[in-house]
Amino acid sequence: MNTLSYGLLAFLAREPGSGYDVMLKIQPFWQAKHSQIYPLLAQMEENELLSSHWVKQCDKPDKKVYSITDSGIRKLKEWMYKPLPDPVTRDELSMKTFCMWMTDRDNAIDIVETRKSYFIRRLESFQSMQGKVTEEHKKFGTREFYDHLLIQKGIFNAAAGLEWCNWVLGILRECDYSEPPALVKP
Amino acid sequence: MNTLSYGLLAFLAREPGSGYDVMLKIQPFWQAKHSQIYPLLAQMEENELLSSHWVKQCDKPDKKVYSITDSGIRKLKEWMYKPLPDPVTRDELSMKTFCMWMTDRDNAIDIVETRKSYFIRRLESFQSMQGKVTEEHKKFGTREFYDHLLIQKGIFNAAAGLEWCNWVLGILRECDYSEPPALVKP
DNA sequence: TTATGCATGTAATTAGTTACATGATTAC
DNA sequence: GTAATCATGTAACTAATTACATGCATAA
Repeated sequence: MNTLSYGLLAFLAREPGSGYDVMLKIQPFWQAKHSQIYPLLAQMEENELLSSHWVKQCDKPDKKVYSITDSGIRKLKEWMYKPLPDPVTRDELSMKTFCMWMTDRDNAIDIVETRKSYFIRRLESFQSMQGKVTEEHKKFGTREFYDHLLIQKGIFNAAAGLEWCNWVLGILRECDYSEPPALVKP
Repeated sequence: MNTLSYGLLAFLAREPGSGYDVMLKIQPFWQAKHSQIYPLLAQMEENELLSSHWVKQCDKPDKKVYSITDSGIRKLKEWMYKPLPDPVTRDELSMKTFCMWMTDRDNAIDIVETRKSYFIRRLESFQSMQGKVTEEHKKFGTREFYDHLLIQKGIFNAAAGLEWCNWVLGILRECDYSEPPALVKP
């Protein structure tokens, strides 16, 4: 059981769904491809944390709907008491920022603009999710209240990222650009 | 050549250093263990992007100091024009936040406090890095200017994370706690 | 004396991505 | 007709973590 498995369980603890369903729901918060998700669901079914049945759909392919079992719920609750690991972020932009002295200004701007549009997309998507949380559920106590917290986490992060991009773009654009310093081999 | 390899090259393009040195420098921005770094450096040396020599030290073990080659610099410059992938963040806290409705309030607070202290540690560490950047280097044009941008990226992110933690803790502590809703199996 | 920091590596395992494979339906 | 969405899976590969392995110096 890795963190992704617990994540999938967490979404299925709210409501049953297919592999495809949970994939779409989890992706804004944890990047994972279907090829990783399907085997994990099958494995959790084998371990009786999940059960499944096929549901026929008209005009769409049939789907295999998973539901969490009592054993799955127990497992999730136990997990909630296990120590929280530090988050892992791998952002090529950090590495490229560190290298910007060796490229031209237009390219530097391009790079940051690319990231900026990513953050705008994210912000919009989180804000639209937030719009679907009713005022009733923004009060403490319900399950959906925690959706609100989680979405807000995404918003805080995307907003900070966007702010940084704008700050950097301001600097890159305002300043007279002097050619990057000639490389002196160390 | 994966992103970590380029990241290592990027640090060695600034100044030569041992595997251990670059590991320490890169870790605040890209989590990687020495067991991943050493083989990548060896591989890049084989591909002549790096060269190395052993340096004797008194009271410390000898170290293998890597320097970037012209070919390595060319490779880095080329990389700067390749498309920027989206960042990848895997944060167990997101999954646990989504599950908070099924645990007790004290545990929920514990979880968020754990993360809060992580962000405080990060903020302090980035701020101390920022303190080492001279005012001269906070102006556009030098290599060290981009250190300043990168550190600021860390600060923006840690600050946003910290803000979120405080916001959540405020809610968890202020509110009368009603037991999490009894689980109705879906 | 026991832990921590410095220093370098390899081996085994797990996690994650890309590619392969199939097939229906719908919108342009 | 051709791209996109829905839907599920496996195979091959790459990336990353954990564990194994060594050894010296210093500080508590």
